[in-house]
Amino acid sequence: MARREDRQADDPKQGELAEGEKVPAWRQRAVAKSLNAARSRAEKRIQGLLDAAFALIDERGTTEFTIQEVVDRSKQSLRGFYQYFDSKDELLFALLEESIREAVEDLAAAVEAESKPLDRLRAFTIRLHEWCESLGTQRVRGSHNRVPISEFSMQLAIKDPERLAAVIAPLSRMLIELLKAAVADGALQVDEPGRAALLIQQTAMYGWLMNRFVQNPASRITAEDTWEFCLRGLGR
Amino acid sequence: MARREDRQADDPKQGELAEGEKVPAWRQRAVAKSLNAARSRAEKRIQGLLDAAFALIDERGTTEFTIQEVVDRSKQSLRGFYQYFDSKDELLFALLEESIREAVEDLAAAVEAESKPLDRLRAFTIRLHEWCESLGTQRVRGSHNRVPISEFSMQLAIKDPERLAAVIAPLSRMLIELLKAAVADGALQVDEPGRAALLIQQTAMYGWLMNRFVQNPASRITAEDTWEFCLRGLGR
DNA sequence: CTCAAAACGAGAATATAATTGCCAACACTT
DNA sequence: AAGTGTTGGCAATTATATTCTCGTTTTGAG
Repeated sequence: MARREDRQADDPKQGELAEGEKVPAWRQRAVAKSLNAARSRAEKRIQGLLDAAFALIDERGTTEFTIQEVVDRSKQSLRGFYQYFDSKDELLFALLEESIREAVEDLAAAVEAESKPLDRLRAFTIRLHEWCESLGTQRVRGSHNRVPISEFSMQLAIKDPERLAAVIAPLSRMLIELLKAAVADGALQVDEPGRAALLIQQTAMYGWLMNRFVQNPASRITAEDTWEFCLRGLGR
Repeated sequence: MARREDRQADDPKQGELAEGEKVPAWRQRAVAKSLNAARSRAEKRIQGLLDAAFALIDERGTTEFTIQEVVDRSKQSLRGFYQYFDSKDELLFALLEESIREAVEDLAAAVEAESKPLDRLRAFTIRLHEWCESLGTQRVRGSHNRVPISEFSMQLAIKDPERLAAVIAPLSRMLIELLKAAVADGALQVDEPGRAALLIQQTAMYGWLMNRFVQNPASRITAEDTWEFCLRGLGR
């Protein structure tokens, strides 16, 4: 069982990543003094575990692998695994963080391609929908199969909403900024950007779940549908 | 593990319930000949199991009870439990069906209270949102805590979407009818009622999940927000 | 270069639940 | 009242996650 309290305390990496690439140089140097080598070694092993897990997820299309399989594939040991991760869920959580990071980059790129605030918001929404939707079918580039990860995030939404909120925060922030910009531009009128952002997120991110229910492809919700629905829904 | 193929074959009750209360009288009589007593006995036990499970869910606020606890509470045996349910998931599925049945009745009542097509649609949407939202907090009447059940349905959406779609079907059908009526009335214009229904369902049913993410109550999505968002979103 | 401490690998040991198997006692039908 | 199917009690099995033990190896200080 992973205790919530342990988390930030004993894992510097987590904090560092959550804040972005920038780590105060002084701290870096200080810690580096005796930990540099040890850390890079540990980092390599952790990466090995993550890669193995991603590989298993990719080929199986599910998160139902065993820890044993992960350590076998990465040529490590159970002992070692539990040295780095408190539990299997912590591993999945790490994979989720990685995926979100990728998503944010991707979304940022899509947004930068546009200049008008409303177009930027539109680009974000559509890309977000596609990102979640990209059902294992036509996986993009070298990126990983995100469906099992999305499913895990779903379970996390149920079991530990605060934590999920924390990982998707960067994404939510980006969305809120885009909204505010669109409002400032006069292209949109919303009173509570926070609430509007929730509605957009919900519509774009959970559409894929609903789409699973329908047999008739004509009734599926496309990224375009999503955007139009949101745009009109937010009121002119 | 519950095989999908087993389902309809060996469980007459399931089929009967899925079709509604009406069972051809002749068949009833024919089967009754030798099964009546046995069935009512079995039904009593099954009900006992369901009640025990509901009770456990109500007091714990989660579906994380063990089968052992269910049988202890209903004064039955593991052996007996597995005579009626192929697995724990089958039990949860039964509870979900019960809840949906309740929901449909409730929604139907709310809808009947209105006469204008658009008002009926509105009543449905808002009631649906409230039904899902009614987070364990202020549980309605004698009804059960639906949050853990909603969570289970979520997992089902991931693991077995067709099956979830099947239980929700009555609800979806009702919504589509209301939509068509509103369109016929000229109060609304949508090309694909199926898709529109999906969007409404999604917005109303998953809002509660999103609301869990937000700390600031002012940003929470209310039933009213949901309705307005949907109404405008569907265009006009 | 050498040693104590820390990290590691292999694999056994635990723990928790779900699911089954087994057998004697019971209940209801005929 | 015998026969057949149902039950209770409970041990056995299975599947995994998680922890523990014990030698081995690696690392970093001196």
